[in-house]
Amino acid sequence: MACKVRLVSVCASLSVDELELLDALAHETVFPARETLFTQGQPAHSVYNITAGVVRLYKLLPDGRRQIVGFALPGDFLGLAMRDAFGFSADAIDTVTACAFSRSAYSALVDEKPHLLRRLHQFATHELTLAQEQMMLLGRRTAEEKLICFLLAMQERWAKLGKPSVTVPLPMSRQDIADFLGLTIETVSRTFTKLAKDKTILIVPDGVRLMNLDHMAHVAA
Amino acid sequence: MACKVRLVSVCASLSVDELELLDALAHETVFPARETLFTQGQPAHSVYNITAGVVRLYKLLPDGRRQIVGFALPGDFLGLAMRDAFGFSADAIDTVTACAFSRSAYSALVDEKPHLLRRLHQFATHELTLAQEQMMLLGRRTAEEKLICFLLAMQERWAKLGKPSVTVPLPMSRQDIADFLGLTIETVSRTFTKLAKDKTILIVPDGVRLMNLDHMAHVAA
DNA sequence: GCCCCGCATTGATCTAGATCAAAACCGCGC
DNA sequence: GCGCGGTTTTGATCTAGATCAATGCGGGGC
Repeated sequence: MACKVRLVSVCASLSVDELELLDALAHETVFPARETLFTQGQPAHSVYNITAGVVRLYKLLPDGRRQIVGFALPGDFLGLAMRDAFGFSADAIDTVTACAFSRSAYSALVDEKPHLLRRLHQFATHELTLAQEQMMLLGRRTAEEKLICFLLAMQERWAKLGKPSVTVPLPMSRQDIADFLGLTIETVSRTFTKLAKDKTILIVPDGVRLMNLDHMAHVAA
Repeated sequence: MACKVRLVSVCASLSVDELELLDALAHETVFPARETLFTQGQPAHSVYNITAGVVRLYKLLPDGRRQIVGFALPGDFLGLAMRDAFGFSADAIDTVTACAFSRSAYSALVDEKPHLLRRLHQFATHELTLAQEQMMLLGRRTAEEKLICFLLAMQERWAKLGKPSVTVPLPMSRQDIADFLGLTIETVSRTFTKLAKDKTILIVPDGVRLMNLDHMAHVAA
């Protein structure tokens, strides 16, 4: 299996023979842009490890209001909760490839390999920490702070994946960013233009270049 | 150990002899109202299992803005992340008793008992699911919806602890509720009065009686 | 009982961000 | 190149909830 994210992902805790077991369970799947990986409430037959592309994870209210609870990047694992149904929907923003595992086989393997469970638990608590950060952001920060924190967080995530750069790729739409930050698309757009006028950022195709990291880090506090 | 929450808490997965091991590690601590259990960033020497009382868990911004990331009730476990430092601060709202465990001893026990880790992981993913619900609430719901969701969630949590009732105890202040819901104290107060005028709720000392569950459930959707 | 003092409520006003409504942009197929 | 559909930006206006400012209230100490 030519898994590019092995070192940063759940699999990093496994030995060679354990990886072979995992290989037997995995089957790589490609999702074209805009395709749904799974829907909230749907029985979770599979769990996924993203290997390329970006996925949006979101919840919907009956009237259509949407909250994006996260963006999954390569190395991220979907299905941590190990419950019978997915707690959110997921769809591909660009072309996504993922390792899919049948949940029953996967959870049997987890039962036998405590250090795989340990790794999973580390992932879960890391996610929980991020979720609490996001609560602070959603509940108490201004629009400008929200956007700055988002850009810095995306930069850091790409950096951890071996793409450290002051130019941050943003494959998701403005609407996606709005739904992640609890804002409207218009406010996101205006805030981008304001930051660009400030020379804090430079807007480039499908992304942004961070021009004043000091100021941004200061605002993010 | 006279632990009243054993059946609902992490310990529920343990056998009698394992509980004895745990007993040896635990020491029960009482925190009077308003006292701090621990502070964000502080090295996490201990982990805690709440056995009585209510704890507020919060993050602060340098300028004093506060976001409450959760209220811990009896049975709740603080220190899931198992990282070196706490990610949030915690203080007692009323008189709180907790089982404290030294983190090193506790994590050694966890290493030896996979089903304890399993239980911990279940708790963590449950917390994560709640955190994602809270993101939806903070990012996309109106003040009235926020308050109704909060009251229903509190009712359900007390019910799971064996106190099912249409009268929901609210030991925390209005300011605490505001900082949990991403509102100001004035908005919380006004929303309470509006719901009371509606006859959706009845405000009682240190709590609220839910008078129209159907309507509330419908709003929470 | 009465006086505090900290919290909660109520009222008046303000504003960040939402909403409504055009333009401008940007591939992409023909 | 041109037209077209979707996205983004910009502009004008509105409003939910914030802020500012009293006033009310309830429980503990004396």
